[in-house]
Amino acid sequence: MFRALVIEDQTLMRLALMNEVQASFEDCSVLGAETLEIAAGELQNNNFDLVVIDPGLPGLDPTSQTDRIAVVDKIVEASPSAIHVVVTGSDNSFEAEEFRQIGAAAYLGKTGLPPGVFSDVLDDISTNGFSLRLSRVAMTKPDYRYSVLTPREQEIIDLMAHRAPGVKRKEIFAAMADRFGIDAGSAERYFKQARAKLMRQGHPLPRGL
Amino acid sequence: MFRALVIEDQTLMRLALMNEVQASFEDCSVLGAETLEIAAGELQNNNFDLVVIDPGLPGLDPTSQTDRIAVVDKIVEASPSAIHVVVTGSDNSFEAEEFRQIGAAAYLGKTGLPPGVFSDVLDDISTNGFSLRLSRVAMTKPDYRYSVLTPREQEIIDLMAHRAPGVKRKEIFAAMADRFGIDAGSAERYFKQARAKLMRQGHPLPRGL
DNA sequence: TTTAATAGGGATGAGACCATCCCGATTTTC
DNA sequence: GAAAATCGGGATGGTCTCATCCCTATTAAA
Repeated sequence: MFRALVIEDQTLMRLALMNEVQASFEDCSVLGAETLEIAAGELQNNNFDLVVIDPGLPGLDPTSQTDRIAVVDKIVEASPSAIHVVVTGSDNSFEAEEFRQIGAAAYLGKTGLPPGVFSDVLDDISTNGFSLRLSRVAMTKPDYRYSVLTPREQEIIDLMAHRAPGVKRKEIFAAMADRFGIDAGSAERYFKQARAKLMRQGHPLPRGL
Repeated sequence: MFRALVIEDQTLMRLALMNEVQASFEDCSVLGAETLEIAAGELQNNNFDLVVIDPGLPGLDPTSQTDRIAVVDKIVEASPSAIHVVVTGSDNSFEAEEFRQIGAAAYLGKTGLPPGVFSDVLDDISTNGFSLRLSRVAMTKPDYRYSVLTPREQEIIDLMAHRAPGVKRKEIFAAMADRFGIDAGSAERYFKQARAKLMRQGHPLPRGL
């Protein structure tokens, strides 16, 4: 059974990262640590398969590159058999190389890091030995979330709202079907259901319906 | 129907904040913007009731206090009727006062900002006119997340794992019952079910079972 | 003008989760 | 020793989501 540890001080981000890890493994337990002290204690008592680290932790000088390296180095030494993934808000390719040299298997910038990347990152690691994803601004349209929609409905509304011009709806339904292993007709049915809900309740619809 | 906008460049954090807002309102639509440009476009075309802003956006100098103020000021002026909540990773009480003076209704530090705070923040705003929550390190034990558990099971395992010494399980069940409006016996049943699942599958249990 | 795509639904079974009720056995606490 | 707490479940009904099947108009593309 897969065991992971996420070290990140911002609670919402830590929980999000834990969810990302969970989504990548069938059966796993994920621990979350807010501080280095908590993480160190758990690293002593457990063997982890994966450790996710944000080196910008409280109590450290955020501008000190030495501190950032020292944090990751300490974690890597405390869990030599684990895969180490560094996640940071202030990423650059120079630091990525530094972390790679001390044993990190991935370096991810937080900006533009979307849900679902973790499995891709793990694929990168197993094929190339390292995964690098620097922050980049990728979004041109906003995200829309409606509390009245079920998760499935929300997902296909997301996909349809970000549809590139000229792409047919049928193609989106097919992509959805492929992604989630369902029928394209079902995806279409969800979309119709979702749009009807929003219209009934007077919600403003995203451009491109 | 309640309308909100979340401006935050880190995707996972933006989605988490959008979820927080959704959880605070029965029926709402929440838009997420990665950049100021997207946000500005939406502010022109919509009237929002709530705008959540992280002033540390890409393209700006993160060390420039002038930039941070200017960002929030611009958003506030573009949506004068909305409630404005500032969320930042690098928070301090001086900056909080600055934002308060230009019209922000809340100033929240990301570290230690737990799920479920938004309704408390909104309560603060409606009673005191302003809500201030600076970052603080609050955790002494790690979080545990198990993919085999249902949400309800996970929640009560969380509560039980963070139980203070000397507190009886019955009290936790009562707290859970109070928080979610269910029976204390049901909470106990969930706990038993959850623990049995973890034991069957050989998961390492948190201290305090 | 024929074909493909889109709009706008009804109905249904399977499965998951929620919440509750019940039971007996063991351990801890007063 | 008696009372309270804890352990370890079985069984059930209700609700929601998922995924699929079906149907008829209307609109756009070839």
